[in-house]
Amino acid sequence: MPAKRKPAPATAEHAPLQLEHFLPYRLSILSNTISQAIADDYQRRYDLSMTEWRVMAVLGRFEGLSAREVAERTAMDKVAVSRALSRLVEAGRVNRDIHDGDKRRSVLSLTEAGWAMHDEVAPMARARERAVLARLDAEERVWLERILDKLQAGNGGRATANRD
Amino acid sequence: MPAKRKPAPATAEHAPLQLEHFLPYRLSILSNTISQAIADDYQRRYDLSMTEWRVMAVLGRFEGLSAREVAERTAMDKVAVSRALSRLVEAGRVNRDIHDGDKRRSVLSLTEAGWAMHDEVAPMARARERAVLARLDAEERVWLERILDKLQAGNGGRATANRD
DNA sequence: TCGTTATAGTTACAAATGAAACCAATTGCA
DNA sequence: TGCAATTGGTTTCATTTGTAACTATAACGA
Repeated sequence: MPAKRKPAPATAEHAPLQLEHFLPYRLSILSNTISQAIADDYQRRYDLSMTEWRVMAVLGRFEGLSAREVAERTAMDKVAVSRALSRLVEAGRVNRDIHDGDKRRSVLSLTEAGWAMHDEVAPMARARERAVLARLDAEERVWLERILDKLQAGNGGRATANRD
Repeated sequence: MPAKRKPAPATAEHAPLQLEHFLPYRLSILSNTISQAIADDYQRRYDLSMTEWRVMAVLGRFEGLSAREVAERTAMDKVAVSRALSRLVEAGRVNRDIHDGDKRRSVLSLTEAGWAMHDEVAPMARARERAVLARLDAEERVWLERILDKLQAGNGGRATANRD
């Protein structure tokens, strides 16, 4: 019995998938690896989940969003956003006010503590992104950008993101 | 109050992330969208989870793997594999035998029913992949291949896949 | 202006996932 | 040999996540 046994392919007529060359699989691995690396930077240190960070990131970019708008921008569903927000508000990282003309809507923003954390985590995330892109040369980066644009254009509307 | 309110960027000094241009985020959305589309093809129809399908896919490609080898090839952790296998064996889709020289190891293969299902699902997955790649021209596909190779090369070994 | 329908958000419950402890068989080595 | 360390795999428990139902407010139409 050899040490690194590579079992022979199954019977020919079945045409099995070769996961290692299957685009959806490769994307999944790559995406999860990167997202997890970023998450590792802050999860324990700040007791912050990925969903929570994602919410904070959009609130850093756009102040005064409602929960639903946060859900749209993060591609999370509203329940996930609700849960993330209740933890963030609890932890004093996000302010939740009520919309003037509509008592159902919340008006969300980062607190001072929230901003402080944001300003530490955002650079770490950016650094990870740079580390990934550093594996590509300038030409490849341009193509990647273009390819992602085209691939995303095809997705009707349905989309969810789990990690970042 | 305009219909499609786009809140103004937060104060300048904070340098928030622009998720819509942030590579990890874009990859996450894209990957989850594609994986979910594939999963939608079989989840309800066959009462098959994504992890279960992933296990079946590698067993379709390599017969006689042990559970640990399946875990390696699917980038799932061994607990997830164990759970998927117990359901698959239960459902009569996978045979679990015991290795001759090592009573701890299992020797896994698809049953006839397992193969039948495999032969229906694999083409659907491939069709989805084709649909995605169809959005690119030949040159872009070549670059994508190359870029994925380089990006994946950078990942030490740690990697997990959730969806496919 | 009343009743229906739609929207924002939360709650409750079930299913999926992750981490650690665990069992059994095997290996390594004194 | 014999016993500690390792490996393959499962079980258990806590946490996370997804889905559906629910509350409250607002919008719409007769």
